[in-house]
Amino acid sequence: MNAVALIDKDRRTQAERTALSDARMLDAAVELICAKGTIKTTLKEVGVVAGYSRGLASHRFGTKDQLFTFIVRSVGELWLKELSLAVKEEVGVNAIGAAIDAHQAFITQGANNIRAFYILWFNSIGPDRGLREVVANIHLRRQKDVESWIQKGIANKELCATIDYQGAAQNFCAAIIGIVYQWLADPENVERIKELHTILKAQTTLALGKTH
Amino acid sequence: MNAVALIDKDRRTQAERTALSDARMLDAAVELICAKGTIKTTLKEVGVVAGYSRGLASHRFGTKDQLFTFIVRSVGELWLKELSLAVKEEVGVNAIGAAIDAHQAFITQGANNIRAFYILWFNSIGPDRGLREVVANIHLRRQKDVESWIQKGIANKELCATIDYQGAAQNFCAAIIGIVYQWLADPENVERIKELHTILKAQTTLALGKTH
DNA sequence: TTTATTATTACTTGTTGCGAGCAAGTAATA
DNA sequence: TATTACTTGCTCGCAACAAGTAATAATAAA
Repeated sequence: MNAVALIDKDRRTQAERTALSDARMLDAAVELICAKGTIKTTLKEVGVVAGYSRGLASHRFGTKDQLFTFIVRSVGELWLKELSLAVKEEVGVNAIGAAIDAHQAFITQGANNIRAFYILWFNSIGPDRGLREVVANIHLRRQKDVESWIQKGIANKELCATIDYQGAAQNFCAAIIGIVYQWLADPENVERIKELHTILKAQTTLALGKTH
Repeated sequence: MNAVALIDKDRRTQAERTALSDARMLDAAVELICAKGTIKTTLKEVGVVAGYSRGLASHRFGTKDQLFTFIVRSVGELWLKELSLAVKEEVGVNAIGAAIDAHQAFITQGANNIRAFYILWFNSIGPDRGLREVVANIHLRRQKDVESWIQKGIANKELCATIDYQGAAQNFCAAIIGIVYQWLADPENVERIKELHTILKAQTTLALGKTH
């Protein structure tokens, strides 16, 4: 049973109660982060906006950092699902192309949770926070995915075996982050974001140099 | 007279006093940001570590945000000077190549102020903070610089006139940000950072497609 | 030119309000 | 009645500001 279906019930299991409050607080936190940023977002307000007491977010998540970690994990999992759905069984350049298309769709659809996700992503940079590790982990998983697409493309004879697949994957992931930065810095300019994705696709195709 | 020369004096002008305390607090803030991150860095500690009272940083800068703005401005100006020194009169692909080399040198030399600068840069993302505007402004100046290098390369007949110089500049700046992200996420891996710069140089050269 | 006097600027200390984080409570479900 | 979900009460630390003290500067009398 999903969170929406729980709203109308007047009696819920304990598991349902936490699932509902988690979902509501996640929503509230996402809205607050998009509206006021991570610094001005308070645990107190997250609880209250979600319809609970001032103390619940503190009690549930412990610290602000852990709340943010929860958000990044939740949205991160969502994204990875969408991604594998989009890429399916593709390999090599086609997989990367599909991933770029999915990423573009994902960020231009403009849902606040994606925005909050990337705001937290960038804010995690620096020595503070356990959030850093979670983000680093997602970033690494992305990179490994890209590496495996390239490797499978090589196995397929579609791509040249001499390719530095690790370097190419790192470069690709760096470029994605750069594009996301541009998007967050200037969210209105949707056309440019699309264009940057297109350029990246062309560059990656060129760099991987299909053998046929 | 520079800040270092002021340290031994037992009588300073008011201007010299503020210059010295500014410099000392900037140093302290940079160290603290690199050591503990922006969140755990307190105005109180910045003042004390700099050798003043707990209240001076608050009094001088007003808010944490304005202290951070001061740091980004200071280091940002430094970087722009280094950059114009490195690029000199170059145009087109050569200018971009020189800028990439300078950037690589700048970040791999590992000074804490650059690190703090980029930590603040990424932390500025999101709706909060006046810092956001300062960073956006520096980012834009970078982009305009790159655009003008390309345009001069076109005027020179070195580059093809049909190039989308704005798109190319945005793509380039996005890529730089992506590389910086990788650096901050994994600062130890200096070789990879160098490699990413090299790849970017090659890709940009390719994308701009010299006419001769 | 020196030195006393006042004005200005740099810095410090006192204080308030607010949020994080924790402990001890109440209310819901099992 | 036992367990789990949630709330309320509380403490501590920091940001932010106000009101203080200490340094330099400007003026003027000697």
